[in-house]
Amino acid sequence: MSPVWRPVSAPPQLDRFCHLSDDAQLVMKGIYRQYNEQRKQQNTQEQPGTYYQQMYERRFGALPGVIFSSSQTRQTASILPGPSSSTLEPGDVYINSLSNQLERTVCGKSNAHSVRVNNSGPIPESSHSSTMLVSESSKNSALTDISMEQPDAALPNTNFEDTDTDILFQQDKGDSWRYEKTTFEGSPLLGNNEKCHSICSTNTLEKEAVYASDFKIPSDNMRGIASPGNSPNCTTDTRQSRQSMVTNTCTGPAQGKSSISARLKQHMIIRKDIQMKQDKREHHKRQSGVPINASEGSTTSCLDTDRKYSSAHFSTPYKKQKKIMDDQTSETHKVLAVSRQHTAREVTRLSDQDLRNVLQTLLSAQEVLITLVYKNGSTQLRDINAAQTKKKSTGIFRQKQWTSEVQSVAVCGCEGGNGPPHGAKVWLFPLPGQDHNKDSRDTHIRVFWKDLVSNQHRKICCDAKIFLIILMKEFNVHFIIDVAVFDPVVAAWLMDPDCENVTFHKSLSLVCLTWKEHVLSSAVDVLREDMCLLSELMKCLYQKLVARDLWVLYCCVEMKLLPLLAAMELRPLRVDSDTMLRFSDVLKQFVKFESSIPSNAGHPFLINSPAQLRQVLFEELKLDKKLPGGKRLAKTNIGHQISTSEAVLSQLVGTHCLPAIILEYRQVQKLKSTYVEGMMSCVREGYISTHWDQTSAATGRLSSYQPNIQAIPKTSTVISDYTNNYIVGKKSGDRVEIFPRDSFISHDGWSFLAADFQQIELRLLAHLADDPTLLKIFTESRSTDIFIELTSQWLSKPVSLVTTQEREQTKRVVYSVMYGAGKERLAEYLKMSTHDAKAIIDSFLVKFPAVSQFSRKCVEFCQRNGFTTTIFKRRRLIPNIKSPSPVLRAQAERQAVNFCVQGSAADLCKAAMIQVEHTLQSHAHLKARLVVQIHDELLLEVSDEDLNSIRSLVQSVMEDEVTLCGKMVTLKVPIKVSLSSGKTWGHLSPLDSGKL
DNA sequence: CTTGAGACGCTACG
DNA sequence: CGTAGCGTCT
Repeated sequence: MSPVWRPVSAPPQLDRFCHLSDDAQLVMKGIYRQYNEQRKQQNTQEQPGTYYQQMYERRFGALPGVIFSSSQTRQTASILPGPSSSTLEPGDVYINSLSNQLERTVCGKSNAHSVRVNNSGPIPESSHSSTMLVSESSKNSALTDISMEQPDAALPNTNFEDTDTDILFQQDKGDSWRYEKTTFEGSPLLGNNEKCHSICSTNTLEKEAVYASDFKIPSDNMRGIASPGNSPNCTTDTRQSRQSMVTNTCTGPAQGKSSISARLKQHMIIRKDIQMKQDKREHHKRQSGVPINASEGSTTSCLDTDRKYSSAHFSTPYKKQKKIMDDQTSETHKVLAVSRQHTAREVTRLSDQDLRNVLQTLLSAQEVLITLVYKNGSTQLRDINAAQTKKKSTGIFRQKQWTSEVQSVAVCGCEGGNGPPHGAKVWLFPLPGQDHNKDSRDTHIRVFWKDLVSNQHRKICCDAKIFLIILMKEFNVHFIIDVAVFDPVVAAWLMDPDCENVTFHKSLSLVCLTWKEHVLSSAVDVLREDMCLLSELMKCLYQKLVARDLWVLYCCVEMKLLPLLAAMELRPLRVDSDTMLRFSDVLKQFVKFESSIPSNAGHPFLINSPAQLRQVLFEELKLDKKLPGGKRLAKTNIGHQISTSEAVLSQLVGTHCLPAIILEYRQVQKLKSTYVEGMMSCVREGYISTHWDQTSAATGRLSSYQPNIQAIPKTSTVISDYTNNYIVGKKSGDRVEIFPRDSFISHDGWSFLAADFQQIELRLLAHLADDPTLLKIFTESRSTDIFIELTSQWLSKPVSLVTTQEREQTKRVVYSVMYGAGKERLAEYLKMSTHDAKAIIDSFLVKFPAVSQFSRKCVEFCQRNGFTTTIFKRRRLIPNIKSPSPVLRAQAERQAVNFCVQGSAADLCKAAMIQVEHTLQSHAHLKARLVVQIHDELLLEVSDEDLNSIRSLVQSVMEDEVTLCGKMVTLKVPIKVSLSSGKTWGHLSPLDSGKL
């Protein structure tokens, strides 16, 4: 079988891979069911892995050295530093219970209930042992006793009892590397430590072990803070110190290897599946002429493969069958052939003179086509995985995988706009290896890249952000901010921003180009032809963009933003580990609070489950009936059941004590899971860096993920007295405050500088609607709060009499109208009746008639053209605007209006980012760098001595409409920016813009 | 040859 | 309105 999965160059992490037999799977399925039942009934905190282990051990006896883990393949999965115990040796086994996936998996034909054999090195004794943690927690658990009372009651009636050796471990040999992708290569937390072992688990105890070790880092590590160009070794230093630390703690006493392994072997009868053996024999019989290579040891690695093909082509003669197999895997061969072909053209193999010539040619080429080649032989343009599965990749695998899998950069130069000539060669630039051999070639290549990105010739690359990151990280090339790169993917997204997951293929179909399927014989030129296609694609997209008036936006905003985003990803934020650990410590106690809740309901239930909560609140306690006035509660959107959202629960507060508790619980739970634990899993060597996605938001906004730094709470959360009672060591008077933004700290000698567009969306609404009253408020801007001003205008009250509450109310109304929210939604926000809400909206619209007029105009425009535009001519297609369904049409209308405002604001913010960075680059002596964008706020890290000059600079740039918009548009409203600075992100003190 | 994935609900941010 | 992310349930 040809290797469809990526042939990893590293030796396989697993030396065996075993499957449970069907019988054993049934047993385990029963165990899992039982677990689920108990979990529902008793609100147990037990993790599936723990429970699984108990049940397993009661079945089959203790299995020393085996770790049962519940797998939760979220990107917040914690990575353990090995099975973390000297009880494990290379060759030992742990069992992956697959969490709640087990049942499904077992029912299906897949035998994914797996036993993994790890091949880890010596394990640190000092760090916690997961095994021990698991067994300790099971000792304390009430669940153990209960399940002991009724052994096996819930187990299905399988033939398990019959024999004692029902677990049939099917040993996989040889090609266990195929499962390599189920393990993580090294840990993001611990650096690239190959000795680390990965277990995905939600087990808090396990996580702690990780965090505890992760935060033991020297605090003076400065990474990436030096100005671009002179920080090649910082990262390496940090990693080295990190690794040495790990190795130091990793020197636990190595136990005799044989002990555990031998016991395991005794315990698990590794037996071949008789049925499968027969299958194999039959198979070989059918393949007349092929001798049965039935050495008992080589059992199963290709067995399933064979079976598949034998069943699929049962009646086919062997020779023909072989051919079919070849056809089926031709794609793989093809790509691998390309890969092999690549190696012939690596620039590193050229002689010095040839290399110089090649580089010179590429530098003088009018158009340079670039793509990344991955280790498995696929390229960005021809990605076998993407072509076969449209798997929605998330988290770690979304980008980290690809940047780490890049093998080389393929470059092809061509003269005019007609694509590469027929004989053009594609040159491969392999990534410099770990060993930095500083010979002249490397320097040559580095200089080449630098020259290439700084010349103004056209460079075309799909997902250019990844390419630029590679360039900066691996080739150590900086000054890429001005690179003239064109990304067809972004171009295609600009044409239809609602099109999600734009790829090379989709872009091709957008301009009606076809992706040629190549046959094996022509594989030599596949890469070149892909390059041709890339060139052609960009040309078509150029014409389309120009035709749609999007070219300026594309060139001047999106393509200038792209290198900036790449640079921002390599500017990690420093994290204060002490603060974060303190939050973690407090929230650790939160479990006790959690377990106290069911007592209020009379029986245990899962508080996180809206379904179960709904049952408790409305079917058992009947709180909806106790509401005064018989008010109707909001329903969920799809299920049309009573919602348990914050708006509903806060209405119920008076009727019972539970709603208030739930509200508190939800808040803390969110803090705990998302902002403390989630954040911690993103920390690498004391730093956090997010990923920016330019093409995910249909409105043109940026989005950030892993972590979503744009959604970190902006105010601190004070844990209330009630919860306090459940926190050990705290009394009810104590004030416990959790503020995730506080754990982001600036480097020593540096500060954060936040520049906030004030009410940017409202100002743009005023501009777009051309409402005289609104415009007047903004142009005659006094230093007072704009919302107070607005309120006073609206309510015809003097400014001094406007209360904070009224101000908030105005804000809500304004944004609700802007977002097109209905009266129901506003009523929920303001906690009033829908009738009152409607009156408020109406009075607003009467006061500012141009706003509703603008909405109408917007909708009309959309109905005529099928799309809406922003001030920068960005457009969004809204096909539903003519939908016969009133619901869909109303939604489309809201979208149209909202896109106008939100998209315009996004345009302005993107322009601001570019201009700020540009200005900072041109003042090279100023030490400052843009690190984060939160839609209408830019966060910079600024050297202390330059703070004053930079802040005035930033403010002047951001408030200068001409700089931002150029000739695109002339705004009728001034733009105001408020600045604040501080040492932590959480505590920024406002800077008065009046004095310098 | 092998994988969770998708729907839904809630809540941060803007 | 529209992002990410965490959680449950199927």
